[in-house]
Amino acid sequence: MSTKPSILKGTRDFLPDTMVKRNYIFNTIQTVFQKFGFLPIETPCIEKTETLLGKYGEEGDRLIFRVMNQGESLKKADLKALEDGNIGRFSNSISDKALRYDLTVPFARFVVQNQNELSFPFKRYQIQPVWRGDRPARGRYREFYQCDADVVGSDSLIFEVELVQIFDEVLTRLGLPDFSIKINNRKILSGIAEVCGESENLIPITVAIDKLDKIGKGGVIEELKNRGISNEAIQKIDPLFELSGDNENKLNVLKDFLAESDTGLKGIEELEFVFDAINNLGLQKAKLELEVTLARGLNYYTGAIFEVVANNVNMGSICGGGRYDDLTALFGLKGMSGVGISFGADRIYDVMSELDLFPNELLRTTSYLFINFGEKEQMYCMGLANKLRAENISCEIYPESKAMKKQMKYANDRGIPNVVLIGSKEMEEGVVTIKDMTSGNQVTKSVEEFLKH
RNA sequence: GUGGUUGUAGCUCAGUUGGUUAGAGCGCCUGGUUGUGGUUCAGGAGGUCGUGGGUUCGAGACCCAUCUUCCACCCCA
Repeated sequence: MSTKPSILKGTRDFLPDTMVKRNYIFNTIQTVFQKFGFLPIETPCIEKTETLLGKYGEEGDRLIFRVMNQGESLKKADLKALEDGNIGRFSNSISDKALRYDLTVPFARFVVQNQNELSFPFKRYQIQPVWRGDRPARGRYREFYQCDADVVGSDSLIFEVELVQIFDEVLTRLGLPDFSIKINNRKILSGIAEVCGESENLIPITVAIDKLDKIGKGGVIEELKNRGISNEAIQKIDPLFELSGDNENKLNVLKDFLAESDTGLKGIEELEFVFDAINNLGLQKAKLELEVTLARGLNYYTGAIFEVVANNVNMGSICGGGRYDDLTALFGLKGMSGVGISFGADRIYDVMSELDLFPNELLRTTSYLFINFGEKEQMYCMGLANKLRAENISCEIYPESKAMKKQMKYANDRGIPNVVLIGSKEMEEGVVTIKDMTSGNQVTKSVEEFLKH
C-alpha cells in the first residue's frame, strides 16, 4: 500500500530554484563574516539534553525537540511518572538527547570543551540548521537555518560596533531597501526594574513592555498590573512609554531616569559607546535605533541586545543577537564574556521573495546547452564542452539525440541562455551555430572564435 | 498550547436549497511531415472531491472524529 508522501509540518523540501537563492543568502553572509575575521566551525545537530535544558527559559525548554532513546534503554521508562502526569520526568527517562535549539548554547559548550585549542578572543561563525517544536506559522518553521557570528573571550565594545556593521553590510548587499537595527541593553532594563523597586520582577516587566508597539500603552499597563507590579512602579515607568525623538534624546531621558542605578548607567554608557562609534563610521542602509522596549526572550543576555526588522514587511525579526557575560559559566568556564548575532536566513528569504530582491541571473546556472545530433556529434561536443569548462564556463550536453523540439524546450525550461547546434554540416565546416534563446537570433562562427569568447 | 478558519486535477479556483457520467483557467503530454524553444493551432491524459465514520432512496455539499491549511494570541529566527 502506497501512501501519499508528505513531510513534517514546519519542514520543507527545497527545489533547485529555491536553493540557488538560499545559497546566495548564505554565501553573502559567509563572505561578510569572513571579512570581519570570523572562522567557521560546526557542531553536531544532536546534543545531550542536559547541555540544552534550562538555557532558554521555561518556554524554550518546552520547544526543544527531544530524541527518544533506542532499544533496550527504553525499558528504563519511568511509567510511574507518566501515571502521575509528570511529563518532564517521563521524557527524561526515555530521552537523554535532543536536537539543537540554537547555535549559541552548543557554541558555549564547544568553547568550554575545546578551550585549550582556541586562542581568545575567539571569533567563530556557524551556518547550520536548528529545530524547534513550535507550531509553524508564517515565517516560523520547525527546521530552519541560523547563521551565527559570535566572539567569546572579550568584553570589548568594539565587537558590538562590528556586529552592527555586519548586519548593515549583509543586508545592504542583499538589497534590502529599508531595515532597522534595534538596540537596547539588558543593564538598562535591570536599571529600570531597580529604580522602580521591582528588581525581582525584571522578567515580567521586560516581557510586558516588550509588547508596547503591539498592545499599546494601556495594554502594557494592564499586563503589568496582572503580573503583580505595584502601582507606584507602574507610575514610575510611565514616562518611558512616551520616549521619543532621536537616539541621543532617548539616552538623555534615560540617564535622568536611571540616575540612581549604577547598573542602568553602565548600560547607557555602553550604548553611548556604540552610538558614538557608529556615528563616526557611518552605516550604509541600516537605521540604528535605540528601543527601550526591546527585551528578547533569551534569558542569557546580559548587555547589548539586538534585533533587526525589515520595514514595510509583515514579518517578525529577521536577525537577533546580544551579549551574554556568563554563558560558558554554565559549563564550568567563568569570566568568558561573549557577544553574537544571528541571521534568520529563512525569514530573510521570505522577505526577499516578497520584495522581489533576488537577482535574475541567479537562475542561470548553465550558459550553454549543446544540442545532441547523434553519437559522432555528441563526442565532438564533449570535446568542446571540456574546453569551455576549462575556462570556467558552465555548459551541458543534452544526453540523447531526441527530437530537437524536446532539446530546445529543455534549454528553455532551464533558462539556459544559449544553445549550441553542431550537426554534421557544422562539424565538416569547423563552425558552430549559436542560438540566443532570449532574442531567438542565430549566428554561425568558427570553432576558434566560439572558444575565444 | 488557546480561539477561529480551510481542504475539489500538478497549481489557482468554480460547483446553485443534497439529485444522473464533477468543471474552468494555467501547467503537463502528443501532433501540425524527421535541424529549432518561448508565441499560435488541433487533440489528449489527469480527481476513491483530505481521511475515517454517520444521516439519507441518494452526499463534493449535512453531522461527528481525525489530519491538513491559513489567521490571531503565546513565543520566537
